[in-house]
Amino acid sequence: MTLKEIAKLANVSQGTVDRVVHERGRVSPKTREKILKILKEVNYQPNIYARGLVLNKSYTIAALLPEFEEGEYWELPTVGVLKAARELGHFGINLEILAFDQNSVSSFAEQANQVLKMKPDGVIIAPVINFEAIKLATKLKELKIPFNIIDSRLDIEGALSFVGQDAFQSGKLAAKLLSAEIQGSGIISIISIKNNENHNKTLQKRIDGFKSYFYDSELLSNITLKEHDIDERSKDWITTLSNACSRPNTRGIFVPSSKVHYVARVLEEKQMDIKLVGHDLITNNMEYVKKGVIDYIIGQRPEHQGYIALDDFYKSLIGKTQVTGFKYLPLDIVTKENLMYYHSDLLGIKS
Amino acid sequence: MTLKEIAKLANVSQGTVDRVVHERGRVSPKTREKILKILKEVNYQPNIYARGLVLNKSYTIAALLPEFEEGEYWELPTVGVLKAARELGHFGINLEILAFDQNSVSSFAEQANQVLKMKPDGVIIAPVINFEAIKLATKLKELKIPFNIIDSRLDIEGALSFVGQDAFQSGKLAAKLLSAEIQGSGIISIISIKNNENHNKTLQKRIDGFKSYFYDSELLSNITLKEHDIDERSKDWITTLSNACSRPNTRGIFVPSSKVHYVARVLEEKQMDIKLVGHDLITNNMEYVKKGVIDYIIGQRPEHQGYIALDDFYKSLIGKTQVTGFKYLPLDIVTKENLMYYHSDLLGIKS
DNA sequence: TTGTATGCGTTATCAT
DNA sequence: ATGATAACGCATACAA
Repeated sequence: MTLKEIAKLANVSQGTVDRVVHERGRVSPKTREKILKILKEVNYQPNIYARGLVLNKSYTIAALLPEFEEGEYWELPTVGVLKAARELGHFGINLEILAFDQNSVSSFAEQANQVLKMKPDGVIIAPVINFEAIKLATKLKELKIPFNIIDSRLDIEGALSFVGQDAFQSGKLAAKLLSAEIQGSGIISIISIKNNENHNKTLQKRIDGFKSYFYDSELLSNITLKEHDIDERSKDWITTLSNACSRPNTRGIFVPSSKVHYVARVLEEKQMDIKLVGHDLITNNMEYVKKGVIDYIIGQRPEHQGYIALDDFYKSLIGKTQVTGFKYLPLDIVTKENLMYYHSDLLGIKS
Repeated sequence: MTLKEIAKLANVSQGTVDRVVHERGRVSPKTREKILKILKEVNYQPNIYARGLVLNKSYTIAALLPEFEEGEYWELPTVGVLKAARELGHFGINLEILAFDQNSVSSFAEQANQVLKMKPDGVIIAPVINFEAIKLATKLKELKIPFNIIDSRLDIEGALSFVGQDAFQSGKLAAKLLSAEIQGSGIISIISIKNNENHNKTLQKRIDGFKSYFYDSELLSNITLKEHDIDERSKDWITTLSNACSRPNTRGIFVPSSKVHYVARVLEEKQMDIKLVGHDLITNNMEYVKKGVIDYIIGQRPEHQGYIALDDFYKSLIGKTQVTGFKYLPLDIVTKENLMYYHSDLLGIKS
């Protein structure tokens, strides 16, 4: 049903109906009521094509994402936003990616400044550098530029949406799987591999979740947890890693990040029969899952995160629908037997 | 860049450019080349709003789906197509659901006839009644009405797309999980619960996949597989089921369908410590996963299947993009620790 | 072979 | 307070 038809039904002009639809006043209460009634009766839905045509607005969304090498974790969310950008470009959503160096606070700050300078209609923030992200978000709030947060939470109110993971729960899930694999007893090593000084909240939450699984149960009597922190920047880190893996009686290893493939390589080379659980379905990890060296990978759909982040702006700016705040994506359990379909799913993303 | 602007660049009229864009001929080769060149240079993308407005076409898609009670499996794909219909209605995609009785061949045939009568622009088929589905698909091919297949494969060429699961692989995955849970030894029961005479291909493939996991490995020496077929229509089937569960030394049970909650109830009532793996995240099953009675549910994203099935018609009919043939959705492993996020994911679907 | 004109449904502006 | 009308970009029928 079109405005014109409704106007005829109400014996008024199209303009009047339009004023009622958009609540712009300047309509007598009587006719307003009459039109409102008809609108409800016929369940008027504006034609989005006509609306899109006449408004012909286009919006620029800035995405502040970490730089990455091919095959690294942050490639995945980036692929997701790019895919969304390709689809939504037709609808007037334009994407501008600003990449920063994860290990450089100043790099983030610099790109954040760029963001402010370009006065975008929305901003997607990967809050890898927590404190700086909060500063940016605060400024955006002042400027009334909507923003949303991707990957990990940020302690700030007022974001359009958050799309990410429940890191604590994913650690807990890892613990459950590893514990079943080692049949509930033995030594488990938690190996964190880092290459900078930043405090990584996600990593820590995963470890907390992992431990909590054992503390909450009576399993701990048969399980010993050991923690290893390894710095990729030290020259003999591979040896340190190797030693950590070779600790006697180690039955299982948990790596709270995508760097689990480094551990897998050690296990494979040394042919050690240790159960291994890690995070994120990056290419390197997939290879080791396929071979059975990594027993389980926990995924959090990073491409979908990227996709949804941009799609939320589309929904909010163009669709004018209410976008709901928190979106924790499912924690996918990926193993040799179902890897193939997660792999091909990445290509489709939305679907 | 608009047609008008391009026309100006080429010193021709809008109509001429349009004829080139749509390859409708009646343009001299010379001007054609000139325009083609410009089109490529500026990477002309038609404004979808304007196009949608002027074409103002709407398409009706018929979906032939099984009837269901609340909480049953087929509710989920139905929810998915309905969700898609709500979103795509704005773009001119209308959905007509025709529900048939899964246990009645004539009911399917009758609804299939309805489908043919209404001459839809596309058909979504749930090939639960295999032979009849093939008959329908054949007729649709003759009539050149595009169709796609949802849930399980159909042995016929020419579908727009197939969206479903790899049933064999999902059985295999179930075997891997169950085998880890029972630590590689003991008796495993495979319990099929049916309520009709139809040969259920999906069930059989899952069972085949399940067995293959053991046959392919050396595990079988420590594992004994027992199969139980239970008919829900027999008056004492609950007793039969109960007996099947109570078989001595049973360490694990596999149910190749969504009816795993029946088994869970027995295990809970009798407080039996048997590991349990089944399929499909229907409400009843979720409850038992939460309680830890069902250890793993393997999901196949039925809502997404429904969503994608309709979305494929949108892409093909309106977006005029090529829709790719086979889509096996990921086999999700759902357990107590990650259930919550799969649950909430159902609400979003697309995202 | 080419150009022109009309209309799709909505928004927004300008008269009345 | 209300009505009339132009414009958005495209497809198409018709005129030249």
